[in-house]
Amino acid sequence: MNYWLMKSEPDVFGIDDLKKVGVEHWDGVRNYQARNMMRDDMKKGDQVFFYHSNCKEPGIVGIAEVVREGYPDHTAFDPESNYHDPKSTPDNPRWYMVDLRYVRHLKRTITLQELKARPELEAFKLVQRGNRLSVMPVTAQQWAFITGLE
DNA sequence: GCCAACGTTGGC
DNA sequence: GCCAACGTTGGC
Repeated sequence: MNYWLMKSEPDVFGIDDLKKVGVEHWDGVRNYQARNMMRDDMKKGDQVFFYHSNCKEPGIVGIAEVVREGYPDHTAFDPESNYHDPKSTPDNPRWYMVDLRYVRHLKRTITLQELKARPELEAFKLVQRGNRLSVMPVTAQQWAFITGLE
């Protein structure tokens, strides 16, 4: 089993929204590296840290689980969608997404500030300079360490 | 709201 | 294939 971290803006779709709906497709990712991970590497049962970005207290707020592996992101086909990409077609889809199921909230938010301060997490992609990826891998060690901070 | 970092686009 | 211009991300 693999571990991941996915970013979302709580004003748009936060952990409480995921809890409410239970399962949601992770649409709108328009970055090739993130796309490749969702299309090729994320497997059913993989565990995902849910991260709140672009907000007052950025940090990890909960855990989700992959329930459906990579499939075409249909919002790219929809001219009405903010995520519309005319270069992506049903015959030749450019963008992919996965489905996530809500697992639980963390007992507290583990803030970016705190993660950055931990020498054990120096190699963690999230805390490295200029990282803008919205989907990134987490090692088993990092997962265990971070959940241990809860 | 600022701005550093970085991905993408497109002219050449 | 280079690289300047531009757009976006996201912490602060």
